[in-house]
Amino acid sequence: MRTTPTAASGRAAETAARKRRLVAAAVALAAEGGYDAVQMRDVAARAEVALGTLYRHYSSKDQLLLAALAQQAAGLRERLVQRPARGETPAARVADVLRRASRALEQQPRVTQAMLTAMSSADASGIPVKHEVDATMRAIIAGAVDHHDEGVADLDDIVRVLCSVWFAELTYWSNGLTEGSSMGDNLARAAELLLP
Amino acid sequence: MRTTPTAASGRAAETAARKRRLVAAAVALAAEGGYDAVQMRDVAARAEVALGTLYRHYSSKDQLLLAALAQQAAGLRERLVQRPARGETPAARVADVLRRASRALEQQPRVTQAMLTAMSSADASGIPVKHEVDATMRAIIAGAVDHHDEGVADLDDIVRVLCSVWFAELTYWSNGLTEGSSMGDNLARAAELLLP
DNA sequence: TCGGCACCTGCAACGCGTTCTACCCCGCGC
DNA sequence: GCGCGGGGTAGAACGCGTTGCAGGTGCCGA
Repeated sequence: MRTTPTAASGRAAETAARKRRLVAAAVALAAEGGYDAVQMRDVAARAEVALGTLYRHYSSKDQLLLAALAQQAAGLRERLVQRPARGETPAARVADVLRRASRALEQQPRVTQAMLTAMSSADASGIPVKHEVDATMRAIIAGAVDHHDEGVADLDDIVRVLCSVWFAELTYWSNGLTEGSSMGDNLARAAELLLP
Repeated sequence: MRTTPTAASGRAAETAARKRRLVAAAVALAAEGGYDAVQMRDVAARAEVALGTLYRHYSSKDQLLLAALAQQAAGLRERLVQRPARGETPAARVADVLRRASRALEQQPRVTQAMLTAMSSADASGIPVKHEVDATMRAIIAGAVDHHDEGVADLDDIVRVLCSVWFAELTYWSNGLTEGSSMGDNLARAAELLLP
């Protein structure tokens, strides 16, 4: 090899760095003012990139935020792999995981709101990333339910329902229909109902 | 009384008629091309009303579509009151109701998509209407579950979960994450899981 | 060594939601 | 009878997502 594979030189590395800066800029702006504060011109400026370049890598604002969401979801999943859910029963473990996730998301309400807006956007070009995010969320839940390979009955259906409830609860919360931190409790109760 | 209460004369009646025309125009445009096709200038033109008047009555596009959604939801509920769900068990009745509702919504995919987009918008001024829609959806489900006043345990929590699943399933479907008519089946399976 | 092409930049332009301005009209209270 | 205020109208203007265009610059194969 002429250069180390992860070297900072080379064209590809530079564009990869640009993409990273773009997502980081989007998250930073979202943290300040939510979806509306993520303005494409500002994102480009903060990442020190031309507007056209931003659109070359992310074909829309929603795609940009979906990339951030996918990254965030993957990070959450990784953290949960390293510190698995505690609890004897599947219901308790799911409740634990969802409570932790909700707490993390509640810390950054504006970022969460921006990403959820992108997730519920009708933009057809975002479908693949949305599927990816959906798969990650399901994997997180499934990992908590069936942590010890106990062979829970109807696993897929239960995970689907829990994922739906999680998504709906997040949407309600980030749109101001739900107050404070009832998300975690509601999710825990749903888990108890589904996993007796 | 000088005129019949529902007479078409009088200032108030005219503005009420204008509001009705506006919502009708929004639905008509939504039927043709979904959320994007509902353009405020076009809505105003089709309702034969000035743009400023549209904004006097509905402070944003999302508010307009939420008004349409609230109306639609109320209509659905009324129809379900007149033709109640069939079925011996709560699960069967809920499945019946949700299947019927899903079929109705699937007939008008573009209208549904437009309304759902409005429902998941972050527009804070829409919160009251969103709560109203949420209440209607819950009432529909609760009516099906506890139709014979059987006193189902955890009724509120179960209804909350079913409503979340319904919302999430609709969002997934109208954003193209879900194919065809799996909505009704998924909802029925959720009902079976929650109401054994 | 020299095109070529892939990627960037800066910037103008367009569409649509939303707001603002200026004006009109009509029913109600004085 | 008259002024006034709540709606209504027409239309310009603004902001932001998105697109298009006219160059620049550096690696890569001929």
